[in-house]
Amino acid sequence: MPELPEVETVRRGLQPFMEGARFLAVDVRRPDLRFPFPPDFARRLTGFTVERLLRRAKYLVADLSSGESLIMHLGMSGSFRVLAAEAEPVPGRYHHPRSEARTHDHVVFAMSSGASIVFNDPRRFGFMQLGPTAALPDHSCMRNLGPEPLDPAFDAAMLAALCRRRKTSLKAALSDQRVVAGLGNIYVCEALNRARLSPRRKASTLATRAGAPTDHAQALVRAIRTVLADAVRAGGSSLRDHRRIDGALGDFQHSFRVYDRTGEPCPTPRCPGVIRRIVQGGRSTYYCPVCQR
DNA sequence: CCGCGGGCCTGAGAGC
DNA sequence: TGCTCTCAGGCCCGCG
Repeated sequence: MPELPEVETVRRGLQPFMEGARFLAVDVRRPDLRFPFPPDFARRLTGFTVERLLRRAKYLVADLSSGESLIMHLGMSGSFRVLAAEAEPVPGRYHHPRSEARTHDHVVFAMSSGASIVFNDPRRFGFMQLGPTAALPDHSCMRNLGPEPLDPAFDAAMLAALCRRRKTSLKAALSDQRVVAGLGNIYVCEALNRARLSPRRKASTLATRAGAPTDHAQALVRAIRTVLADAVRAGGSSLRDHRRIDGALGDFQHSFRVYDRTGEPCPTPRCPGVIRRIVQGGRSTYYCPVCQR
């Protein structure tokens, strides 16, 4: 659901309505999301400008003119939509018109850009936090995150070093945000298929005894990069909840090679395999037992 | 320190 | 048709 490509799609959608705009009003309609809202949440946003809207892992981060940053997480089912963008914003006019309210609309930002930005989250696994921008890397949300997979610094040597001493499977290692930031169940399965590596393979086999990256690490880095970049280009994957800001669906679900394709032929050229589903760490894993080794 | 599994939460879909 | 059950998965936490 919202993994790196979906969050990046949301970021790009929100950016024109948030960057350079001030919070005119903040309405928390339901404060009991995954974590309680910070004290004085609305007061600490209202009147301040969003200087930049960034993404780190699966988090959206809005750097504010107050010196604080707003950290937003979509959880499993969170989405944003923009209402009533008008050329000439009038303070106080953007409070989430009743006629447009939907179930599970939990937070509304009225921005000076004229946009009302609505956060909707049926399952309430999402959350919002505030913290000093300067101390963001030390924030509990950010502290333990591994490298950004689309950052050029993320390479085979780095991945091998992070996996070297892990006794767990590749599936579990790649799902761990301390190893790579932003992958979830879908893109882990997809990257492993593209790299032709079994999800059950030991993560430590990405490094030699001495710690150097193996060819498998190289293949996996390439596969992760490719699948994420392709998915961002497609506007993410829409299974159930993910939507672009304008409500349009993402397209990448049509490019899944293994995810939720149990029993279908493996799409790898000339591979006679059939996609199989197994459970690892209580989660479904989809892979081809023939070409993924 | 590490890995595993349970819990949080709601809606969709299956099966009776 | 309507009920109940299972499953979906990001992330935290407690246990061994």
